[in-house]
Amino acid sequence: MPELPEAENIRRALARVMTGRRIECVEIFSPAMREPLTPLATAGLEKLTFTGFRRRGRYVIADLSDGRVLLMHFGMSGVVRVESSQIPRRKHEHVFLHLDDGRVFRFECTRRFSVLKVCELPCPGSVPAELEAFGPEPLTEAFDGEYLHAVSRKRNGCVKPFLMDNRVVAGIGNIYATEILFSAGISPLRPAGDLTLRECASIAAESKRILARAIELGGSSISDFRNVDGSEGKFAQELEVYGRAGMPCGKCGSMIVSQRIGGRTSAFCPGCQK
DNA sequence: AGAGATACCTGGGAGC
DNA sequence: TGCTCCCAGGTATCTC
Repeated sequence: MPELPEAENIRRALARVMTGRRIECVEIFSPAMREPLTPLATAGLEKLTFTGFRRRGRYVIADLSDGRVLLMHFGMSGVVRVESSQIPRRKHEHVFLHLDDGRVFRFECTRRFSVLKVCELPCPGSVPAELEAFGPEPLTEAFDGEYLHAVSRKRNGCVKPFLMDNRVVAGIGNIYATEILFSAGISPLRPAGDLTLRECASIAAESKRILARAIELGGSSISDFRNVDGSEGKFAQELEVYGRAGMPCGKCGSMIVSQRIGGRTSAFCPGCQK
């Protein structure tokens, strides 16, 4: 399921193969997604060129030559491919953008949680309005222990859903929040407001280390995720607690437990995480 | 304002 | 084997 490292790999791949390409025509096969796909048909995309690809959290922002953007979110089963038009359409490929080099940008989403839509920007170079309230990118200097400590004061909720809140820090989902808290040795049940500055610094540092490593390995191919070229990410092999409930912790040997926190399954090691 | 619940959707696995 | 039930996930939206 695509999180920040997966979105970053998709962004890099699309920047490599789609920058400068012109859209020739749009085909929509099944319009129902998180938001209807039908507006893409009348958005006037034909003859526009992709000028660049940015990322904000788990969203990829494709800049178009008329100043608008194509906003993409991959939900939990979104896949994009750029390949020959000769390859038959797969069952859950909902949109084709035919490009001027004869290839096709294909947007697949089995569970229909993805977003693909054209947005106006409030001003050139900015992000669509719905992304304006996002917190800092975890891989930038703005996200550090002091920031996390400051914004977590008076927050009584558990640290895990806090870390997964895009307004706190952009793009950390269930898999990486789980792994980050394990590496930082902090229980996902700890109230965010109780964290010390030192613990916040540890969370920030582990966030950067784990996300950078996952980007380097091409993401985690948990269930449905694939890269643009169809390859699988290799970070899944390095997951230490996610999906390992009932198995012994690799560090201390304690049994990894699973519990629903903030409505999400959360695995953690009671021995290592306090 | 913060926190929790819910809807959205499909495929896969468990249990009968 | 085939049926039903439940779970996975991010986000918007609702209520308290």
